[in-house]
Amino acid sequence: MMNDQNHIGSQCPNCALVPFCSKSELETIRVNQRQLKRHEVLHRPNNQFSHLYAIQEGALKTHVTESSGKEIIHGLYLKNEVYGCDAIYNGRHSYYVTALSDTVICEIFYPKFLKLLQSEPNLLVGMLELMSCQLAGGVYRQFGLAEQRLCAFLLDLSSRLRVEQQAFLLPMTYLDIGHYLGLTAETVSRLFSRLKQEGMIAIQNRQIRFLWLEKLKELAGD
Amino acid sequence: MMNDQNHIGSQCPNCALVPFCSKSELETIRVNQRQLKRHEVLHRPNNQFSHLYAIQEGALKTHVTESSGKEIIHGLYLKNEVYGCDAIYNGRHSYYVTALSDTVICEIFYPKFLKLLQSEPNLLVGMLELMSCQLAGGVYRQFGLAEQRLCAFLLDLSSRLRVEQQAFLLPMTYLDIGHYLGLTAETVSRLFSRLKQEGMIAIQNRQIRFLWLEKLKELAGD
DNA sequence: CGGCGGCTTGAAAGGCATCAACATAAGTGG
DNA sequence: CCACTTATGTTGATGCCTTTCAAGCCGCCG
Repeated sequence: MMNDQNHIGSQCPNCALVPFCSKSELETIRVNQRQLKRHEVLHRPNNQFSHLYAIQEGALKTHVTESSGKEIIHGLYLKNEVYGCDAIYNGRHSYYVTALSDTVICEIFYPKFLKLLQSEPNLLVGMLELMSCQLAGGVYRQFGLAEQRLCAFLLDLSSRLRVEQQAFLLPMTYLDIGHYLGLTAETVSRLFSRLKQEGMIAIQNRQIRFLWLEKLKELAGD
Repeated sequence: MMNDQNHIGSQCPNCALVPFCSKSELETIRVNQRQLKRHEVLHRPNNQFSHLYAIQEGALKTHVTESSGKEIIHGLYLKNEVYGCDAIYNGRHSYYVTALSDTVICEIFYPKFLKLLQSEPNLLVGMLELMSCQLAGGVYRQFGLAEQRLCAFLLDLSSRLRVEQQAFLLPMTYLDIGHYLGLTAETVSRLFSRLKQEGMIAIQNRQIRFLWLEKLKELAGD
């Protein structure tokens, strides 16, 4: 339900859509703000697509489950990012969409958003850039050794979360990290232990800090 | 250079953009048709982004080279698909873009295309769907055993190439397939041998035929 | 306090990479 | 058109990395 006090730009100053929100009619179509609890499912495969979701707080994953029962995470959407673009093309969600932690999302009704795209060139450019960015990213996920993938993932995370002081809270469990990188939770744990032991990071209860950024980048393959 | 005889819709009837080409001004901004030889490089990292490319014939890959010297293929763009969307967001290409075989592309000057998007709602919808589709695909690439990834890749290929008679020509070498799936060429070769031996496919000189589609889908994990 | 999800660490097995040698196909220049 | 060269594909032996299975610990929350 609409919350009059929640003016866009004040609550979510870093949202990918905020440059357009405050200067356009986008604000008028933002009908709903929703809370999701950790592990709450926002969509299931074949659910009808109707909204884009700007993530104000928390994070979402898109995932499926293999026949073997193993979960595969296809996409990861962090605070200030927008989820939903992958469901535009066929009007349905292809994946489960689940909150990784307690999450606040801003629902954008797509049909109205699409109309707005046609009348606001700046918003259109922003939308295309947003999708383009999602297309371009994530090379690191499938290649190289496990350590390389994990280091690249950490650097990607810190960049996307606009981390300061080289420290931040991991937004997901080791199991989820594993499912995102194609590893097991055990391997992720072992890798973190190694990185810690070699003095490259400090980590405790998902609170992580980079101690040796150069080496980290080197391991990630630049 | 412009070829007057080459009316869109006659030469490339299945192009993702053809529904808009013939019915819009898109045709007017299609300034150039280009031939690329196998292995020819269309773009390098940091090249300025200026055009989208509709692939009329052949295929493109986007790739980078790790510090170890190993190539990583990030994207694969087949006949009738459109490459370039991943470079919109920062005005630069992030990857090498290379022709996998002799390729014919249709250059679309992006600034003009963007203007057209604003005036033609149908084209806009098409463009968003096109990018959405690219975002949603490719889950199979990073997970499961090598055999599973390869089977899923073959099914994806046959679907995207609109294959008939369950037979088609592989548009790339085993090495490229490996780089796309995170495997070595040797492993790809061994897997093909196994699939052949088990009567699931026939393959010779990259000419491939599905002999047991159900089993193939089963191995791919549905 | 107890229970459960998440993390840690060890031992063993297995899948894929690596290295090597060779076979076949494709491309080049005479 | 053939001889040569290079690129691509095949197959085997070995080793390493990651998975799997197992057991235990920790921290959070009811």
